Amino acid sequence: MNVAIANQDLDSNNPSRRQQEVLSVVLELMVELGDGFSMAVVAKRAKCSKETLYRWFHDRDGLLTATVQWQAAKVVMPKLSEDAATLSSFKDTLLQFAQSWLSVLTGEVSIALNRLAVSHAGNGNSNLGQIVLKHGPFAMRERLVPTFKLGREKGFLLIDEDRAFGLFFGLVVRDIQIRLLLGDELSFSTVELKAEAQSAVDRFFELCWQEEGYHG
Amino acid sequence: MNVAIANQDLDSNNPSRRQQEVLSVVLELMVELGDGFSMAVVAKRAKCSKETLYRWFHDRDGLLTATVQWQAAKVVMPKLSEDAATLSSFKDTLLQFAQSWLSVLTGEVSIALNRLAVSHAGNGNSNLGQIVLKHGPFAMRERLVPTFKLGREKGFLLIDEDRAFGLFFGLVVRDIQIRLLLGDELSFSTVELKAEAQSAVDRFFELCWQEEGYHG
DNA sequence: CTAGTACCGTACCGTACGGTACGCACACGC
DNA sequence: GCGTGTGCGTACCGTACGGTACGGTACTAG
Repeated sequence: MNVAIANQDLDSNNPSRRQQEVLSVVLELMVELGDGFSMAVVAKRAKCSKETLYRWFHDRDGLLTATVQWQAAKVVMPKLSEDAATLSSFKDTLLQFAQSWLSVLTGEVSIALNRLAVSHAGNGNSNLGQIVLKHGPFAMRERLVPTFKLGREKGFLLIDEDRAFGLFFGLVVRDIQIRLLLGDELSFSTVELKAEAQSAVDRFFELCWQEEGYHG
Repeated sequence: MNVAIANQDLDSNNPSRRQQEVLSVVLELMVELGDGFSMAVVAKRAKCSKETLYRWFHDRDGLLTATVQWQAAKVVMPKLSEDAATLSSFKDTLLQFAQSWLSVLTGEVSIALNRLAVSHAGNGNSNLGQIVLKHGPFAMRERLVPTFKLGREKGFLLIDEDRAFGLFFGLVVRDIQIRLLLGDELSFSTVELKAEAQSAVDRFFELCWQEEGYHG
């Protein structure tokens, strides 16, 4: 009604309300059927026409890409305290991180998205793999590295940031993600999840952190 | 020519010479194209007829399953020394393990297989996921647990075997596998790979191993 | 009012692919 | 020789699905 509804046919990163409804339907279908759904069932379940789908998203791959991007953008990374300069604040920050990470990873949406991305990375005819990579592990790294850097400057952290990230990732994720992706039934209560995170963080600190910075 | 060539149409786990040729072609195609190849191109490249494929493997899923099983069975796990009762022999055993594991994981065949298994685990219409799970992480666990058990009985290992496995897995694999599956370009020289394995093992021992068993 | 637009529903088209059928060649046992 | 069986090559069938076209409806602008 106002200035401009300006309905873009495909303004890649600004899906309209209606378009988001479609995307969430696609997400549902991904969770249910993996890659095995047709444009027709998307249209039917989203109560729109195939023609609209093609106008908005150009082709099937465009629809999948839009869905993955939209969802990936929704994942909120925990905010890390800027002043994390004491041992306990570092621990707290990393614990928050580990917890939220685990809870995302074990969610069915994440599993579905990663499966899709992995299989498309194999077919080569799509860059879903790159997108998930960017919004998953790489985004994680980008968020964590500053914390590690700070820790290193303060003399707490004993190894370089990159290695620290790899180590942290391994300690937190272990074989959980690959097992879930391969279809292992595996579920965590909130409590177990927190315990997992806690244990990972403890081990991380045990391995490469010293209580006192080496120059105060 | 002798007792019985006994050509089984589909003796699931005993592919004939010729059948293995077909399976290796399928493996090639998986590496090249992921899941995106047709029965026709398999037949063409293997120089056999589609009809033969269907007689031998019943349907496409049967062909894929046979291929995955055949390949999975070929993966040789490192033998662990039965008498690994000293610190250095434990270290050595685990190092062998870590190295061979990493080299398998980073191989293109393993990547292709895991991608396929992951995507089929999402579609639900196949148990490739279970097969890979069984021959991958689970087989690994089965091979390692006895070693850990021994270590615990001797008083070296401080945590239970299951946790030890998860920890070891995380330390060795980190984010390497998921990144490869998602299509990240990533390669290791033999030297780097050994260094990775060494560092993982060192950390593992640092975390949950004590030099002297607590009862000799 | 008319023109334009966005959308739904559905019919339609082309093609790729899973699976089958048929013809032919070669090998074996009798 | 002849039947039988195995396998190659290819033609064929049915269908599912990606993508397009078109008619109809509602809403907006002028």
